[in-house]
Amino acid sequence: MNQIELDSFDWRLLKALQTNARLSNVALSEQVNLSPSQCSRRLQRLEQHNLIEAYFTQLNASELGYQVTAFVNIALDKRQQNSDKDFKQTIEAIPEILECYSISGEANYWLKVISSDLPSLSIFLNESLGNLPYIQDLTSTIVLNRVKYSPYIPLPN
Amino acid sequence: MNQIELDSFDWRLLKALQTNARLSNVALSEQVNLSPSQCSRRLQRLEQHNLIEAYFTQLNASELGYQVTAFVNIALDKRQQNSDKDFKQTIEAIPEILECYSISGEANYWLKVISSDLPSLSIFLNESLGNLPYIQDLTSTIVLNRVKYSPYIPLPN
DNA sequence: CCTGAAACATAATGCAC
DNA sequence: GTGCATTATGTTTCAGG
Repeated sequence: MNQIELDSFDWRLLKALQTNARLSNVALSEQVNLSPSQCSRRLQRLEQHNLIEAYFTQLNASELGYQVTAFVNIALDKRQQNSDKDFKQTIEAIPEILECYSISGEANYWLKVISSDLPSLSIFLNESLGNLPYIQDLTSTIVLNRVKYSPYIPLPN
Repeated sequence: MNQIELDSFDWRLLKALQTNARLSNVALSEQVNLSPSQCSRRLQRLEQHNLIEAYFTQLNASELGYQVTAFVNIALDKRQQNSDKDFKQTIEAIPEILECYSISGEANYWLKVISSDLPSLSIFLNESLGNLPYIQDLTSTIVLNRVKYSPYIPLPN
């Protein structure tokens, strides 16, 4: 898409920012061995070239009352026209659905949802999702434990 | 766990930071209607109470050469001792595995992995993962399209 | 618990190289 | 394309309500 030449300084900047999005240019300059002003400029360049999609804060979900994570597989009824479009709009509007992907295989969509507890999850699955008219099949899996969460793209040196 | 009273200002701070982790205290103060100095203090308090787990930068994976995302379900061979521990160490060490959860149901673990392209994914699944001795079963699903990605915890007002 | 001002730190940019 | 110097912004402490 956008062709941009990245050098070792850029990789180091991206790496440092992946692990802490709030690093100042001074802090970055120490990690990448470049002057703060250059860090600032290069960062602007990386943002302009769309290599950085977002800076976001990961909150402690369980401290904030969301104790349960579940994965949901959904198959839509393809006979219904516009079901995909309606489905996507519905997905967007439900904040408990954090992620949604269309996938290969029998199910059409995979969702990551959070809920306060199991009873709430049950209600959510049955009412918010289960009642949608164009859903043919819905299966859910409860997350028992988070083993790894490091959404950091591997980068060269 | 940690009991901390959060008021409307705290919720607004967290909300603002979720969507942009790099907001300055001045910018935050405008969004939440509080002085910059108070934003700074409250933010420190929220961090100290562990409500904020990380500030991270989401990079454009496909621009950086990772065009393929896949989900992998893995069942471990329970007869092998210590297989869980070995497995977790292996998972941690492989950067292409971004997330891993232990889950209910037939499979033991669910993984999100990224790869440059389908041939690389195939090699990765067969060699890096498939060859582990304690794996009993491994199935993968290719992500066709990202419909929603907004890992923002729903918060009160 | 808050604001506002002062002292300090950092960011952005023009310029020389 | 980089570092340095300057000016503009931002951060944080502290006095005072």
